[in-house]
Amino acid sequence: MNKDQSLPWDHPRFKSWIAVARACQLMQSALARDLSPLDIKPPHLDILVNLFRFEGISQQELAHKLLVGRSNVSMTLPQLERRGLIERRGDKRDKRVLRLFLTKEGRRVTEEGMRIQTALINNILSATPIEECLAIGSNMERVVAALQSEMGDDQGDG
Amino acid sequence: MNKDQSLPWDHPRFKSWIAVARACQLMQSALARDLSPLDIKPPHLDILVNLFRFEGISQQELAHKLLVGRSNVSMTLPQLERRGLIERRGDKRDKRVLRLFLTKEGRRVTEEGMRIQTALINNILSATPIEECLAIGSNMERVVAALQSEMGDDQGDG
DNA sequence: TTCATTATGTTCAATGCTGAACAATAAAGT
DNA sequence: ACTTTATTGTTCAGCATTGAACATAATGAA
Repeated sequence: MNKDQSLPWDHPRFKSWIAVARACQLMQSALARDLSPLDIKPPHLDILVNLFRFEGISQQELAHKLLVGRSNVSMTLPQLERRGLIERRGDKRDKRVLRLFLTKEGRRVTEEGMRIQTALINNILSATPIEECLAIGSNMERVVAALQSEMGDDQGDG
Repeated sequence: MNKDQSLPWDHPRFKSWIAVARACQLMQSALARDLSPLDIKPPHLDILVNLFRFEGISQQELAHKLLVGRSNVSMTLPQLERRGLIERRGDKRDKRVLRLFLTKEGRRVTEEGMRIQTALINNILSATPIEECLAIGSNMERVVAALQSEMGDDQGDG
């Protein structure tokens, strides 16, 4: 007789979540592999995609969207800038903030990277029907919201 | 007119997967926070739980289960060993392998850590019905299998 | 104005993870 | 037996991420 009656890995939510975490881990590795021809890594693509969607975003806002610290963004961006993929322009109204833009080359790399990522996701999730994907997505969005409100949304930091 | 017709973030599988990734990221942070009273981090708990389930496992096998490199395990274990949570005993048959065991204290910390993690997961996923969790879990297990077979399962490494 | 508080971005030490090179041991081929 | 190949764990340099301390700029209060 177990004193706990049921061990965590027999618990449905626990077990499912472990699978989610492992899937993410592996997906990240696979993406890194598929992205290597572009000579960028998943975190770089994450940044580029957000600049693509939200042109002129600030570093702060970017860090918030990526769920990483400002220092992370602050140290990663110069790499992309040196490679000519992004530009940082100071905001005229507020001299503290730097607004971020993709260069032409950056846009090209971003589009190619998104193509690669989409292909990978489609491939790996091909056995999961669209409706199920949508259900998973909306559940995960709820999870994100729950975690953000639970952790003090104010700080965006990981 | 977009030349792509649909941008990735309007693509259902893409969008859903991004939510999955963000949820994992946040869950990891939340777990780290909840685990801090025990003075261990999520990767440590991951190790401890696997030793709990698979007593006498080798470092190689542990790395494979965790989807991390052998060097990672090799550098993390001594920390847990110094804290008296685990023991490493050389295998008599094969002098290369070290077999891993929880100490009494390690078992206590593991049980408490699992309680904390289960509570967090239950809390965050409380709005997601069990059947949906199970569906997500089985889909994610399929994803893990697909990625492992796609990447050459032989190396287990991240 | 002047002083305190807040917000943005940067720097740095510490930590974690990886991949490659390595030493020791085992297994397989000759 | 001897040699080669494979496996296990370790070490190390490189890179990513964090959190704290910091400098600069904006905001608000006195």
